[in-house]
Amino acid sequence: MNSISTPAISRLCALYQLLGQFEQQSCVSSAELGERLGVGAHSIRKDINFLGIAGNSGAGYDVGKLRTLIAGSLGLDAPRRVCVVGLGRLGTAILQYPLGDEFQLVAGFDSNINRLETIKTTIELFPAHQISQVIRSLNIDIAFITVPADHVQDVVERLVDGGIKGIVNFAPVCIRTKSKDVFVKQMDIAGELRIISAQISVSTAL
Amino acid sequence: MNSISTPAISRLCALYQLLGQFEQQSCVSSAELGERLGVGAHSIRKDINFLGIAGNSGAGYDVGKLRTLIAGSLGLDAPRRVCVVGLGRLGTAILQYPLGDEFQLVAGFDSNINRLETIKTTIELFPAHQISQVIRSLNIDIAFITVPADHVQDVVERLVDGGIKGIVNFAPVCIRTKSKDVFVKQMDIAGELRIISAQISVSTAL
DNA sequence: TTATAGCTGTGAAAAAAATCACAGGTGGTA
DNA sequence: TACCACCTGTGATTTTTTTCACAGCTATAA
Repeated sequence: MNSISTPAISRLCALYQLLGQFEQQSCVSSAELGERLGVGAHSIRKDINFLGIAGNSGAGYDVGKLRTLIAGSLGLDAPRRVCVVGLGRLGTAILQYPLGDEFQLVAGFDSNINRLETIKTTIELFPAHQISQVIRSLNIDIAFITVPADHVQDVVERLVDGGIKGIVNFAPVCIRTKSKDVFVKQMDIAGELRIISAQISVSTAL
Repeated sequence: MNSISTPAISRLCALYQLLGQFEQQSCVSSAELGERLGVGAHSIRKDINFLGIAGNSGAGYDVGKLRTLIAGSLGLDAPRRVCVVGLGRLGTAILQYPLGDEFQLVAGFDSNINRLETIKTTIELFPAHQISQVIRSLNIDIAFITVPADHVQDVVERLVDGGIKGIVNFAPVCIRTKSKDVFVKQMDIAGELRIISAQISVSTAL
């Protein structure tokens, strides 16, 4: 048996979130889950198999149990500590974004010290030069980057120095880290727009 | 020769954006492009081949020409018209986000009419019930969805009714459209956080 | 002009992922 | 209990995507 693939992890996370929308007690079939997620029922079953057996051949999956199982296997039950680097409009919007109780937003950073004073929030704010030490002292796992493109590489190095484990990057530049243990997700708004635009063009050019 | 694959389109879009950071006149090799993008040089060359021949066997690719070629093939030169549905914190942040001149942000929607009046922007704002007709009359191609989860499906139907071609969804629910010609990209902040969190857990559990 | 170093274009091979088919359980019902 | 409808688990298959290897072309310099 091979180790779990990245797309499978993504689907299981989506599944986890979907299961939260169901009644706790009910049972649900792979067919229904697949339809809701827009993937084949086969994939659902195969993905769940990576976690070990959990289904009920007669009646489908127990919603509560499956959700717990996914959470356990994927480490979703241990709440992660998160921060935001760059408190412009997008950064402050994320700072206020309701992340639920799975994630704790514990710090915000900006290089502009005046800005730190004008933002109204209960979350602790720090100047950018303290990134490394705060990441370490507050035990932060994941960072959002919402700084201008030309500051990104600098920020990344400080985050990695502080021992960050994951980065969600909203800036329109690719991130490269020395350390291979840092997981990076690109979330470039203009970039995604471009991809969709290209898909539209290519599909209509047939 | 097969038609171009979705991952190839994504990489080409990233490449297009990367090329914008180079000097217009210079030449660049697939090896360097690959490193900057974090993919193999092979992939770069193969992707470019989908567009027809553009390289210079001796010295690499001409930055300006390649960029123009990508833009032309992927329809990136015709600026798309874009709107934002849901003007909460995230929605207004996107409304003000600098999208460059490839995309024109031409409309914002919200179901709360009072909110429409308090937002300062030069972009035209409309109540949510006008979505379909405005999409059609303003010729909007792509929509951002930044409404609460329980309003998403409703919004999607109106967008599709209006003839939308692409959707970028920030809400934490999967979108399903009847029409298969609508391209959807999920950009769920909490969801991506969860995926990264899972990757961290799985990698450390080895 | 000729040699050379470096780069691209591309068919082939390998790897990864999605899809399928079906055997084998399980709950419900009479 | 016995039957039936329904659902899962999973090895096999197909499709997709990535990676590789190398022939052939181009610029540069002597």
